[in-house]
Amino acid sequence: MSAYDAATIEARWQAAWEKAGTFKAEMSADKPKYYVLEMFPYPSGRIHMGHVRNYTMGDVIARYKLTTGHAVLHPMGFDAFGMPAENAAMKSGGHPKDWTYANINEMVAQMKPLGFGLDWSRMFATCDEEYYGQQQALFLDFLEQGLVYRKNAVVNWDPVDMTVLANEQVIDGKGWRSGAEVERRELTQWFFKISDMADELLTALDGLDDWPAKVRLMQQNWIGKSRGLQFSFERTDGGAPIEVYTTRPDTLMGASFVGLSPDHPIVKEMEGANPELAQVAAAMRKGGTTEEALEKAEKLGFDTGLKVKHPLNPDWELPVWIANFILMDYGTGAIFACPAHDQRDLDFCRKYDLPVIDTFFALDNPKPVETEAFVPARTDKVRWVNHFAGLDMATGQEAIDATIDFAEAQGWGKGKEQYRLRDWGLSRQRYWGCPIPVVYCDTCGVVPEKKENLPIALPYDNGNEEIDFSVPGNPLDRHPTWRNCACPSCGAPARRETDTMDTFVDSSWYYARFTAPRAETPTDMDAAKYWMNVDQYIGGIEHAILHLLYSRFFARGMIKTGHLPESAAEPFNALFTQGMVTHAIYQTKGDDGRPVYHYPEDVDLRDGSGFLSDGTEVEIVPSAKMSKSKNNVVDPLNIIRDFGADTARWFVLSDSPPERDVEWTASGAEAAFKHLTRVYRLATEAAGADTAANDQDEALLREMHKAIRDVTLGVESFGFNAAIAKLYAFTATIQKSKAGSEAKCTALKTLAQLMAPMTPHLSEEAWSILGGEGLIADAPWPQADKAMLVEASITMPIQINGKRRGEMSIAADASKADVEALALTHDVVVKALDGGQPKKLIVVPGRIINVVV
RNA sequence: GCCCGCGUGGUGGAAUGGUAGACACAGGGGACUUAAAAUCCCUAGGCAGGAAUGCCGUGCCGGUUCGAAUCCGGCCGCGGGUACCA
Repeated sequence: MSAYDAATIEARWQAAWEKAGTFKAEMSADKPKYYVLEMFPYPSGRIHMGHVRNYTMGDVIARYKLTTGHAVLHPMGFDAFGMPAENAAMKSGGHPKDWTYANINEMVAQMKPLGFGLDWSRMFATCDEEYYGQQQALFLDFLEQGLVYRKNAVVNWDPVDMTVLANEQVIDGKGWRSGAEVERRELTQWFFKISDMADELLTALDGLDDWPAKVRLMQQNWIGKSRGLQFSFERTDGGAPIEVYTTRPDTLMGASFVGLSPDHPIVKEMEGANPELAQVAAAMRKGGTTEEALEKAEKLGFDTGLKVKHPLNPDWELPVWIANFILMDYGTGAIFACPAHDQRDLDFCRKYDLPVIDTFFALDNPKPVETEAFVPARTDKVRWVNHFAGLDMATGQEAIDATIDFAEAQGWGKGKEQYRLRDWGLSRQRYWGCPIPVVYCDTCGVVPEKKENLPIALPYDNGNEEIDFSVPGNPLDRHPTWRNCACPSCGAPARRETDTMDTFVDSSWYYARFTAPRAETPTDMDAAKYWMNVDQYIGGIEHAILHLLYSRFFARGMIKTGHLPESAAEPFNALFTQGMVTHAIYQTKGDDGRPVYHYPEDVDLRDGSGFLSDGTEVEIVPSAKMSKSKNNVVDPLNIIRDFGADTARWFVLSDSPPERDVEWTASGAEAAFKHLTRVYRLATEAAGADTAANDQDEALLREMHKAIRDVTLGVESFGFNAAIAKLYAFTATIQKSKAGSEAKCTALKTLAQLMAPMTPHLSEEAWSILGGEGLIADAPWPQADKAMLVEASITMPIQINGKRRGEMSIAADASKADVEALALTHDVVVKALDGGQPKKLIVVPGRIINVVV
C-alpha cells in the first residue's frame, strides 16, 4: 500500500482538470448560472495565507456549485495600479510596469499549485492597456451622461517635495519623506457625481438581504441622510449673509457664535485686509486632510470681528469665529454653535470664554451645563426652557420638526435633506494609474478625447524620454512629450490631462469585465445578461464602505450608459466578509533602538520563548495581521512543500469561523495533514477489503446521511469550520465501524465528495481508488435521504429552576403532554418537588424541559 | 473624535434565547514496538471531594426572562473604516 504523496496526487489531478476544461466558464442555455468572485488581489509579489484562505473559500463555493448542476464563473485577476509600484521604482529603480508584471507572474505561479478551480483564460490585470482603455471609454460615456464634472478640492501638499501626498504618506501631519509640515492646497479635480445617487444608494440597501447587516449599517451611516434647517444670518456690516445648515435648529436659542470653516469664501475674502486673520487661517490649513486628523486636532478658533443678527431677535448679536473643525465639504461650511448641547462646541466656548445658554433640561434634573454638554437621545423627552415655538415637554426630534415648520411658516429658513456622502474625487497626481482621457485646448477648453484614440496609454521607455521616479511628483507632468497632443475638436496643439484615476475606479467594474474580458467594448451585453450579477462576493471587511459603495455607484452608471442590464444595479447578490490571517511578530532591537523583525522560519520556539540560530532571544508580539513590513508572513509555498496544497486549504478553513481572524500555527497544519493521511489510508484499505454486509451497515449509512445534511448546510452557510468538524467526526465513525466493505466504500466515496470542495486533489484520488466514475469535480453532490435521518428516540435535558439537573430519553414523536407526564416522574423532579406542585412547567419540544419549583 | 465589529478552557474555537466548552491543537496517562516513528485508546474549564456530587464560570457592572455566551443599558480592552493604502 502506497503512502499519501500529496505532491504527486496534486500534480496529477490539476493536469486532469486542465485537460477536461473542468473550470472553463461556458454559458449554457439549460443550466442555472452561478458567479462566484473573490476580491482580486493587489500584486504585491508574494501570496500569503490570507490569500489562500480567501480564495479557498471562494473555491469551495465554486466547486460545490459545479456539482449541483450550475454553469460556474469563477475568475481571477489583479488590481494592479497603485502607489506601491511607484514606491518600488523610487526605492530601487526600475519601472512600475516591469515590477507589477513580474509580481503578477510570480503570484500566478504561486496560486496555480493550490488547485483553485479558476477559469484562468479570463485573467486580466487592471494595468493592461486592454482593460484601462475600456475604462477610459466608460469615463467618456459617464462624462457625456453628466456623471463626471470638475471642481476644486483640497489635497495634502508637501511644501518641500512640492508634491501631493496620499493620506498614508502623511504621518503626524508631516510628509513621510521630507518631514515637512503638510499643507492643505486646492486643486481643480475630476469628480464622479455619486451624490446624485445618494438617496438611491441608501434605499437600495434595504434589498441587500444577503449582505451582512453591519456592512449595510456602515454604508447607511456613511451616506448619512439627515434633515435639518438651512437659513442665513444677516451681517451687521451689510456684507453677504452667512448661510448655515444645522441638524439641530431646535437649539437656536442656545446659539453662542457662528463658525466658519478656514476654507470658507468669507475667510478667504478677508485674508487680504487682515494679516493676523490670514496667518491664523493659514495655520489652520496645515496638517493632513483626513476626517480623523481634523476631528482629533486641537480645537482652534479666531474671532473675525464680524457680527451677525440672531434670526429671531434682531437685537441679539453673535460673533463670527473661524474654527478649524468645520468642514467646507459638509453643508455650507458654516454653522452656529450651541455649546450647552454639543460637547465640541462646549469645549470651544469654554476655551474662548464664549457664553453657554441652556435650552432644555432633563425632566428630573434641571441642572445648568458646566463642563459636560447635555446631549440626550433624540427620542428622549426633555423640558424646554428656552424655545420660541411654544414647546414645553417634547423630544429632540419633535422639537426639530416643530422648529423647521416654524421657520418655514415665518419664511426665514427652509427644511432641507442633506447627505454626508461627498462626490467621489477621482483625480490622482500620479503616474501608475489609468490616464484620464481629456485634453485641454486654448481655444476649445476642456475637450474629451475621441474614443477611436483610446487607449491613451501610459508612456513606457520611449527612447530617451523615459519616465523618471528619482524626483518626487508626477512623471507624466514632467514628461517632455507625452502631454503634447492635438485637440480632438479643432486639431490645434493641446495638452493632455496628466492626472490619472483613483485605483478604486479600476476595481469598481472589474466584476462586469470578467463576464467578457476580451470584448472590444467595456462589456458584452449578452455575456453580462447571462453572468451578472455576482451571486457570491467574498472579501475583506476593510472594503465595507468605499469599494462596495463605489461599485454600486458604477453599476448604476454603467446601466445609464448602456453597459449593463437594468437588473445589475446591485452587482453583488450576496456578500461575505472574511477575517484576516494573523501571525505572531518576532522582533529584536537594532543598534538604533528600532525593532528588527525576523521571519517565523528563522525563529526556534522552545517553551513559549523564541530564539534565533545564534541563540539571541526574540520578543514575541502575540498576534498581528500578516504584513510584509513586519516579516510575520507565512509563505504558503513552505506549507505546500511540506504537506501539500490540500493540507493548506483544509487548515485555513478548519479552525476558525470564516468571518473571524485566524492565527496561523504550524501545529494546526500538521493536524490537518494527519487527517488527510488517515482518509487516504482508509480509502486504500477499504478498496482492498472484502468483508460481508452485516448489521453494522445501516448505522454507518445513517451517519453518512447525517454528515451529508450537516456538511451541505455548512458549505451553503459559510460554516466551513463546522462542516469540517462534522467531517472529522464522520471519518472517526467510518474508521471505527465494523460494517461490510461495500457499505464502507459507499461511506468513503461520500466522504471524498463532501471533502472535495476543500481538498479536491485528495478527494479525486480517493474517488478513483474507490472506483468512482469520472471526476469527482463533476460528480453530482450527494443528497441526504430524509428517511435515514429520522431518530426513534431523543434525549432531553431536564432543568430545575433553569439549571440542568438530569436528562431523560423519550420517543422522538412524543406529545408535549407525554413529555410533561414523564418528566414529572423523573427522580430529580420528584426530589425537587418534595411532594409539592411545580410552580411552572416549560416544555420546548425536542429541546428542553424546565421545572420551576 | 466619529461609524462598525469582536471579547468563551493552556490554545484555535462550538453552541443565534434552551445540556456552555462540539471538533481540533498543546498537555497527562496507556496499548503496540527490542526501541523509536507512525498508529490506536483513555483523560482533560476552575475550586472542594476518595467518590457520588456540589459550588463557581463565556472581558467587567447592572437589567429583561422560567431560562442569557446569545437580548437591552453602561464601562474596559482589541480590531476595521474614516473619502489619496488597497
